[in-house]
Amino acid sequence: MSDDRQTRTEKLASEIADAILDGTLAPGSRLDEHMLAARYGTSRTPVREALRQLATTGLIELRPRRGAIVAQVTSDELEMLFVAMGELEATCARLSAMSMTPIERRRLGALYDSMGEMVAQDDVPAYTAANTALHAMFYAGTHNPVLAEMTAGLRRRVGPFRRAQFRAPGRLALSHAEHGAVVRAVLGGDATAAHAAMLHHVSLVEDAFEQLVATAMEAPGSSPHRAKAG
Amino acid sequence: MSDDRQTRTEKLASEIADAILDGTLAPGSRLDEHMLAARYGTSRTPVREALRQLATTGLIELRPRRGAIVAQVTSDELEMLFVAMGELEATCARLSAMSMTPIERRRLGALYDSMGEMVAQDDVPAYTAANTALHAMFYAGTHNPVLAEMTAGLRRRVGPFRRAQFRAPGRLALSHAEHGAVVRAVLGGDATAAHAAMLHHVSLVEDAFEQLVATAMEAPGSSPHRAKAG
DNA sequence: GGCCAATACTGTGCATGCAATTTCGTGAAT
DNA sequence: ATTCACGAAATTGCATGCACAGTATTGGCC
Repeated sequence: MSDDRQTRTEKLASEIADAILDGTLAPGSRLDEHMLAARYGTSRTPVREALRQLATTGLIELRPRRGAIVAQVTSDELEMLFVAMGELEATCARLSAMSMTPIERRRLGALYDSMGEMVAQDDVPAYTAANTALHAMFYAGTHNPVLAEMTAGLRRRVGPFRRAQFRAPGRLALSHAEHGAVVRAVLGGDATAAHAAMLHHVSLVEDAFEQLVATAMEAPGSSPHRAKAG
Repeated sequence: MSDDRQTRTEKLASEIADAILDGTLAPGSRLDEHMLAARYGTSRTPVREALRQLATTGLIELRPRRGAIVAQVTSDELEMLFVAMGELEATCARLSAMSMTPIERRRLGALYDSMGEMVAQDDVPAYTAANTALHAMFYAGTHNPVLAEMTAGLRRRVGPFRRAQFRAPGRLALSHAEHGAVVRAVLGGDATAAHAAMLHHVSLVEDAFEQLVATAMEAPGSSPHRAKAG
C-alpha cells in the first residue's frame, strides 16, 4: 500500500491511540488482542507490543493475565492530571519568557493577534486549532525538548476530557484575555508573571471543565467521561 | 519456583532497567534480543515487549529494524534533562509548601535534622540515601501522583550521571545548607520561596555535574558516561 | 592501493501454536 | 433465592519459526 518505513507495531500504537483520543474507544473498553489484531489485519504480536507501549504512556491500563482496558480516569485522577498539566504549562511559559528568540516572540505575538480576529468572528474551530498552536509555541519556546514533550504528552492525555471547553458563550473572549496576560509577560521577558498568568489560565480551564462534569452528572444517561458522541 | 505473579516481560523490564541504571549496561550498548533472551532464560517475545516498554520511558533507544541500544545521552540532552528535572523538582517543592499535611511537615523536618548528623560525621552513603528520601518526600508532598511519578522518573533517568555528586569535599555541607533553605520555605508554607530555593539547589547540582564532566573530558580513556566499572 | 558492488550472514519483524490462567456458565446445596 | 463449586470456553503469556531488512565481508574495478 504505502511507505512501510515504520513497523506495524508503531502504526498500531498510533492508530489505537487516535481511536482512544477521539473517543472511538471509550474509557473502560476492553482491548481484546484477537479483536484488535483482526481489526487491523495483523497478528497478535505487534498488537501486544503496541499495547505495552500505550500502557507506559498511561493511555491504557495493562492488567497482567487479565487484559487491557482504556484507562479509567476517576474524577480525582483527572483533577491531578489537570493540576500537573497546569504546572508544566506554567513552567513552559516561564522558560519561554526567558529563552524565546526574537523570531519566536514575533510569531507568538502574531498568532495571538490573529486569534483576536477569530474571537471577533466567533470562529470556534479556528480558535481551537490556534489555541493548540499557541500552547505548542510555549512548549517549543522552552528550548527544552524533554520538558516540551512531557507537557505535550500530558495535554494529549487530558485532551479527551476537555473537548467542549469553548462551547460556553463568552469563553472564547475570556480565554483570549487570559492568553493576553501570558503573551505579554512572555514577550516582556517577565518569567514570574508568565508563570503566574499561565497557571491562572489553566486553573480557569480546569474550573470550566469541572462545571461541565457537574452539569453532566446532573443529567444521567450521558456518560461524563465520553466527550464525543459515537 | 518463585512467585510468578508478575509476568516475565515485567521482570525483564525491571531487570534490564536496573542493569542500565547501575551501569552494567553502558549507554550505547547494543541490546541484542537473542542475547538478552539467553541471558535471562526466556524467548525473544517477552524481551521484545520489555524493550518496547523501556523505549517509551526513554531509557533505551529503539531503532526500527536496527535493534535497540541503551540511550545515548549527549552533553546537550543531559543538560536538558537536568533543567527539566530541576523545574519539576522546584514545582514539587512549591506544591509541597502548599499541600503538605502537618505530619508530613514534621517528618520532613525530622529527616532534615537527622541529615545534619550525617554531614557532621561525613557519612556519604547514609547522606546519599537520605537525600533520595528527602526528595521523595517532596514528590509525595505534592499529593499529586502524576507529577510525583513524572519527577521521580526524570530523577531515575539522570541517576546514572550524578553518581559521584557527593564526592567532592565540602559538597555534603553545601548540599545540606541548600536543603535547609528549601525545607524552611516548605515548612513555612512559602510556595514561591520553596520553588526558588529548590531551583537554585538543583542548578548547583547541575553545575557540579558539568564540572565533573569537564574534568573527565580532560582525562581521556575514562568514558564520562560510564559512571561505574563493569 | 583505494573505492564500489555483489553476496553471505546476522538480527529484527511478524505469524502461528500451545500451555496456563482467568472468566463465564451451569448446577447443586444451604 | 442466594451462594458456592465445578467445568468449559475464552484469553493471555510465551515459545518457535520463517521472511526480509540491515550489516559485514569479499571480490572486482578504476
